[in-house]
Amino acid sequence: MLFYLIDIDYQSDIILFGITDKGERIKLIDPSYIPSFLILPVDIDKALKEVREIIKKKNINVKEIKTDRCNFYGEEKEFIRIFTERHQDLQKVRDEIKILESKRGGSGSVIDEFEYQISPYRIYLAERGISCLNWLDVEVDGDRIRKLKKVDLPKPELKILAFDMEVLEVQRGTPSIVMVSLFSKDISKIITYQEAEYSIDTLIVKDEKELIKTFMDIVESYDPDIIVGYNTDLYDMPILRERAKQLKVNISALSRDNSGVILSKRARFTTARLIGRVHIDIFNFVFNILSPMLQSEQLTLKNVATELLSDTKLDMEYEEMLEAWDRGHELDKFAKYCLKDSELVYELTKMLLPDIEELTRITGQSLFDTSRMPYSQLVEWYYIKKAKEQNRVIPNQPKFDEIKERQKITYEGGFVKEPEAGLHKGIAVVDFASLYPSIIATYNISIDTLNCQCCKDEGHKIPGLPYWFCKNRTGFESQIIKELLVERLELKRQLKKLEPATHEYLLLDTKQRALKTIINASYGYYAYPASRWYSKECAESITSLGRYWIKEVLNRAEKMGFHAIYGDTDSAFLKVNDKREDIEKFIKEINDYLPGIMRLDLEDFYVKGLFVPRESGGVAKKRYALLDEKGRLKVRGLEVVRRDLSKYARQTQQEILKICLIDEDIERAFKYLDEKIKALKEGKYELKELVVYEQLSKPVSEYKLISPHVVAAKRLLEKGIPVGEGSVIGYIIQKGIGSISERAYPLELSDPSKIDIDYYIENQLIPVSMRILNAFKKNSSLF
DNA sequence: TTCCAGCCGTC
DNA sequence: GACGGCTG
Repeated sequence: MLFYLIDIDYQSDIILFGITDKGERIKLIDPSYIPSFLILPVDIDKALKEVREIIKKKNINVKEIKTDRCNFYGEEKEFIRIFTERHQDLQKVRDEIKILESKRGGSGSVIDEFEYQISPYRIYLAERGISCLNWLDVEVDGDRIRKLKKVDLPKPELKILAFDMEVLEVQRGTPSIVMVSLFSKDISKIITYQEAEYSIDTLIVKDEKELIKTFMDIVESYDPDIIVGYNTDLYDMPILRERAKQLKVNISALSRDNSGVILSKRARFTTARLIGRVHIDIFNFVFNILSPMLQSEQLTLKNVATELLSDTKLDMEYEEMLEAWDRGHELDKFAKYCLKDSELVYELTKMLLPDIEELTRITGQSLFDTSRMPYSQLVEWYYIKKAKEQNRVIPNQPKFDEIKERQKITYEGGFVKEPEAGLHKGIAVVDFASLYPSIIATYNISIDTLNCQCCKDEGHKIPGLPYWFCKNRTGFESQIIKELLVERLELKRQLKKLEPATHEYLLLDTKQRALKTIINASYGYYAYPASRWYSKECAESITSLGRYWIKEVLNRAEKMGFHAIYGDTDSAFLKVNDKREDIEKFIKEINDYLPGIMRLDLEDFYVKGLFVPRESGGVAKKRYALLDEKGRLKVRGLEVVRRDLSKYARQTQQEILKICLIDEDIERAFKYLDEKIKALKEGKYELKELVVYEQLSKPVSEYKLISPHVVAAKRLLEKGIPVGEGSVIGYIIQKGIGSISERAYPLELSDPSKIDIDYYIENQLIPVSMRILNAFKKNSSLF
């Protein structure tokens, strides 16, 4: 039988949920999985004896004890593998065994234990080399799997259902679900319990209880594979569960195993699982993976949809909804608003799901988990999958104290050359293709090749550090990263031959993007304190080689007559005037000289580039503007691209940059600034143009320094509006007494008539504008 | 548990 | 000095 795996769970056996090639949604059990963990002994015979004794003495339920040869950081070692009936028993057995550890008693027979703390279905997937969204060829006996094999077939269409709930405090203190919208390929519907003239498909039911019931009926009959929402882990699902409990409604239909919504609360976040289906909270993927690429000040559905879909929410304030519901008017508008949210979530999912699916296949994990993974986890699970392929032991996660220790250790990073202030003309920007990953691959950087015994004097030496890397044996991480780089290069080569926007093109493009995601996080994962494959030595070796090579490029460029204006980590800004062919020649020469798979590329040519003075003297690094040949401005680091400045100030700076770079008319730039100041004084602005956004990086109470956004956050808390760690606070500065901070008000509670225009002029408009204009001081007659 | 260091500007 | 947000 052919079976497309969608979700997986463990309840004393591994349970697989999926679709058959006939389109049936079924569940299968794989009884072949037996939980186990590894013991690394000092002396195998002694350890075996002592382990057996302990197990016997403590009367622990162990299924089997055997020896197992595994690769441990590059070396074959004899381990003891202990099997238990149930996964829960692993931890118990391990707790007894750890008494034998030599580090505790001194004469113990055991060094350490491994793989006793990994979730069973995750380790099952890694061991079997399969993942969700794989087709499996399965031999079954009833619903029990006897044999299973991965096969390559085109993916089936999954049924995706997007939903959104509107929750109002109809009675004070008790939030009620007043409306639910559902959107899919075949459904576009509202469920609510107030009669009105609705212009969209609306199911009007008796009350909230009936609303939830009807919602469940639709889920049951449509039977979606994926249920998706925005911020549903933290908001919709917990509320739905709570209301269902209070109103005594059965919501078990949400899952495919009658368990309903399973909320897992961890230190800082909550997930809502619907076993057998896949609940995707698309906000997670946007937050974890996409956010570095997005411009939005806050990752609200409204902003993200605007940015990615060029479509947005309908306008309706909470008060307006409350009023609509209370008075029973404008309910059609309310319903449309609610439905639009589901539609946006659905469209967003259509756009992002292929990437999440690809990451699921690469990491070899479940769709539910992968859709919530941050970069570190993506790398980690990919490494775990590869470790299992090579019969390597998976390193343990560091304990809390170890993480704390690791956090204290710092090391040197990339090299940044101080630029020359002012306007430069005729710039070529060259940069390394994936600098750090290509160093990992080229220099065989890996934990198991660091300072190896076999090449003490002839290994890859690291400049300025007492480290070398093996030249005889390929390291684990290094091999993986090299394979990923090579595979991505091959995909890119194939893409060049394909017509963009074709099905084939999009498929390969998604794949290469997923590879890039993993590749780019590989260096950071080495230095990430909670990493299983942690190595500060590897991380600092990588950055050391990076510094060596970018300096080499800058020096060689100078020797060939290209003035090096600026450089940051993996890029060099070279003055070429119009000798373009020479740059091609330079890049070719460097590339002939570069070792392994390291490669320098031409990023682009720029007509002009501006570097500005630093407030504290010298020239600012990481803050510049470039003008390309199509007349487009590329701004980095300057206020234009920062959310902690008002849009009004940012737009003013952008315009001044344009005038200065394109027209080189400093006088007009000053005039423009005057106009903007005047306009502000005359009230020619919108409130939202004056909002400053800043994030709370910890709970409000823990701040030593009381800055504007903390004051604004406190004001929100006073009003009972929940904000905390991670919240992005949008605030404005009002007139009055006290410091700037003391006059910061959250947008929601601000009084537009009290805006402190002088603050915006003196602390925002003038500084950001003068920062640009000061770069022209020397050659301007105005000074 | 949620990826790194370098860097700048503000309060 | 604390803090946030940016670059690569």
